Amino acid sequence: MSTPVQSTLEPRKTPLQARSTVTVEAISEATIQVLLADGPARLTTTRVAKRAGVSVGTLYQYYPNKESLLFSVLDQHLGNVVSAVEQACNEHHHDDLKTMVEALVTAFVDAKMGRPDISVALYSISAALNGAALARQITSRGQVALSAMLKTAAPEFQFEQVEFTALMLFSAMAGATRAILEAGALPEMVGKLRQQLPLLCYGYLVNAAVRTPPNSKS
Amino acid sequence: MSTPVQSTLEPRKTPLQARSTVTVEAISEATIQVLLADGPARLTTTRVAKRAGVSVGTLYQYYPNKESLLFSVLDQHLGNVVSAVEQACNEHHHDDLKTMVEALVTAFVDAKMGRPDISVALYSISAALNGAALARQITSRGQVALSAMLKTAAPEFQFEQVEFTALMLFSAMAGATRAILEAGALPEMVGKLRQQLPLLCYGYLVNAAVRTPPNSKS
Amino acid sequence: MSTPVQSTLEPRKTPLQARSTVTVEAISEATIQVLLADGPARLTTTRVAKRAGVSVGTLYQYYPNKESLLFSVLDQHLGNVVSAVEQACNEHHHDDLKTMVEALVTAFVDAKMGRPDISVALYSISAALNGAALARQITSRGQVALSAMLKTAAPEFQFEQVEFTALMLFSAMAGATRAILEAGALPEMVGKLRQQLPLLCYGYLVNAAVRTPPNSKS
Amino acid sequence: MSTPVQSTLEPRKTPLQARSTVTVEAISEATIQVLLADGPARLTTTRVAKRAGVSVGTLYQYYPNKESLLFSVLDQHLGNVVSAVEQACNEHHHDDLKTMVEALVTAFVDAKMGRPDISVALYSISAALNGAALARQITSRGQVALSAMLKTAAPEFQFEQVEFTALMLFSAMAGATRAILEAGALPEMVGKLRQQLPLLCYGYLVNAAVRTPPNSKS
DNA sequence: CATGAATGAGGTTTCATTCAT
DNA sequence: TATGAATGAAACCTCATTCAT
Repeated sequence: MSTPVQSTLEPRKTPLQARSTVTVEAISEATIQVLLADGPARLTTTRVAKRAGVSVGTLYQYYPNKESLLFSVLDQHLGNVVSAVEQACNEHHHDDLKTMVEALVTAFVDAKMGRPDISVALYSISAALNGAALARQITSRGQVALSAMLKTAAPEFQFEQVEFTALMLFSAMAGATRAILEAGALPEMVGKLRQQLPLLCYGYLVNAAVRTPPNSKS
Repeated sequence: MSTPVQSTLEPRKTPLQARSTVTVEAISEATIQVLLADGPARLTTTRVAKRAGVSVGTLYQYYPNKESLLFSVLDQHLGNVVSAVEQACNEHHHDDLKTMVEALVTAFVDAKMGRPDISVALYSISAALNGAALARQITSRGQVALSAMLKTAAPEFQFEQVEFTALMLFSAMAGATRAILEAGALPEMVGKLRQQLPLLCYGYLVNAAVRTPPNSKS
Repeated sequence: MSTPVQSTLEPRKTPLQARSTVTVEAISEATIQVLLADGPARLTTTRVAKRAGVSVGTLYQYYPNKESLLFSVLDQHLGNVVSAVEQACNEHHHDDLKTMVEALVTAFVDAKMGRPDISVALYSISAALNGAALARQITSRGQVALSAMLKTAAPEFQFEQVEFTALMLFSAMAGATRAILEAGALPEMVGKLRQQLPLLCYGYLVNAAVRTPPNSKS
Repeated sequence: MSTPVQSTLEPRKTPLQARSTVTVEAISEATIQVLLADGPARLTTTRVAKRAGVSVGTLYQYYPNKESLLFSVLDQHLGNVVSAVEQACNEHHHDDLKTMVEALVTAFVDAKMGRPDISVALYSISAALNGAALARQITSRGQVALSAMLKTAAPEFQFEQVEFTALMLFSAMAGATRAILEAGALPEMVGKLRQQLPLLCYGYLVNAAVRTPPNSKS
């Protein structure tokens, strides 16, 4: 998905064979399971391996160390999320602002809520990993895609500093979503989130848009 | 500040003598220092004690375990932040919506940016602590104070579900602020944040307000 | 041997491979060695591991904690002793009372004196372990076996409360043996013990037997 | 009471003043309490001091170290017991064997059962203290007193090796009593003990007595 | 390739003991 | 004399990682 920051964090071998893929997948999923069941403090490589139904040794065949395992899991998830955002943005260039916002929110929330358990579990990982680095990277991708889309909005919705506006939008959206996720991601709450998030985004953009003095008389 | 969740997390003894107070303060500060200097993975009780200029034993006289130390530090900081928010909210009941938002944002950002290093450092703690519990607690306080204030806003700014609106507002604000903090809290960025956050909040509220049919006469 | 009382005390993994068995055996023996050489206060898991020629980690692969290690060693020894007693009892049902006593004493003393060093070493363990629980369990087994045997003795050697009589017998025997062991288990003393213990036991039983009024007039 | 083995174990100062005596008494009693309430593993000097209502510092004014505290408590108790036995023996020289035994048992059981909680608590201490040393010492005093008494018994109750006989008697009695104590010292059990112990002792002595060919005319 | 026993550095925590107040 | 905060050695235990099988 997204580019790893350090080379040590890269998975040791790219699984080419079918069996390997299954194994890697199992380990990845087991990581989430353990995280959710036992918490970040109890997340040990041995436990993950056991839950995945393989031996520790096998785990270390695919990941050079624990950090890389965590990184990989986090990267995959965040990568999915931004990819969804990127796609939504790309598909709505030159669209109506409201439509843009609608698409953005839907893509983001769908991606995050597809497996809310994963999303929640990963919050606890990113800290240990100085996830900030990765988060910044991801955020940056979102920012770029968003900016690009916003630049194609109607002339009365242009911004002095699109990049910053995009960052605000993306991080505010992430913040609100996180709160709902950490509160348990109850369907009712998620529903409200889907309904309110566009209001938040749209409201902000309208307010932040450069007041082009509707001067242009001619 | 806020009430600890578990009894095991409560400080072991309340420092009554002057000497003790100093010691506890030093330990608390040292925790932040170590966190910033060495990262969460290197945050060991021994290291904290050393940095605080006391022995490990002393640390354990005041905190029953490492978790309680982290909890205490986190609790103190988050407590400060919500307290600031609460005060701002209480002081602006019945005010103009724009003023309310302005006050809210200023209080929040001021509190968070007073010691940006601390704010950043603590993000990494809360994960290890299943800080979600504490975070929810804190968020909840913010939500209550915000709701109370919003209820006193002008009639055209009333909301179908104030509580949820408050939660959205608070968590969006927190999300945006977090992004800036994790990006390094550069003064320039912080400036922009202070300027844009009100737009975000105000824009959302205006949009989320119940469309009171403008007194449909006729 | 006998059933552990608490699950925490149970060994962590049953050694299946040959290597493991050797390791576990070595740890068990090392525990005794350290106990004898350094005393109970110096009995640390690190020291035991070192003496066993393995790393601490290995020790903890087989015992979840220090207590379980001690428990296991104690259990094994006491189990051996009662087993010997049980066998002796079972083999002498319906025998002459004197023979019964002789067999009982021999079995018990043989078992205890087989490795007097171990016996002595373990006295100091049982206290730390609230060995009372285990001791009661063991004593109980002895009591049962003894009672069963005594019930098959000649009619003039029947008892009002066999169970209690058995307990007295067993614990008196244990007490006398312990005194000799703690005095150094000098061969001379042990010899005397073997000679006097039957007198103690037989004398008691004869005295405690229900005085069947030799009514049988003629 | 009895003479301490090592000089370091002696109480630091002999309490002459009333206040001190009270303090020392309180500490002594607190030791038992803590032992019973929290077990030997939780017996810390701080805890004992707190329970006694004094500060740790004060405890260390009366005992140079923890060991000496434990020693003192144990010594006092065991001293009481042997003293009772000694007195009983001294008072029954030249008496009937049955009376001797009766007196011995009564004195011993009374002393042990006066505060069964203490008796039980102390079993766990003696191990930590290499109580064997003290136990031997105490046993030895009992042995001496007992031997002396037995020598004054009727001619048909003389023994080849009184000392050993006395040791057997004393330790068997101690063993049986211990079993009852560790089983909870239920009044019913204690009653049976008082009734059966004389049978045990008397039976043994009768059996162990030198069979003086009762004729040896001329 | 897979296994899982072994490793051991290092983290957390306790507690006997001291000493300034 | 009493206090109790401070000390720090040392104990227990974990867990990422390796490597012989």
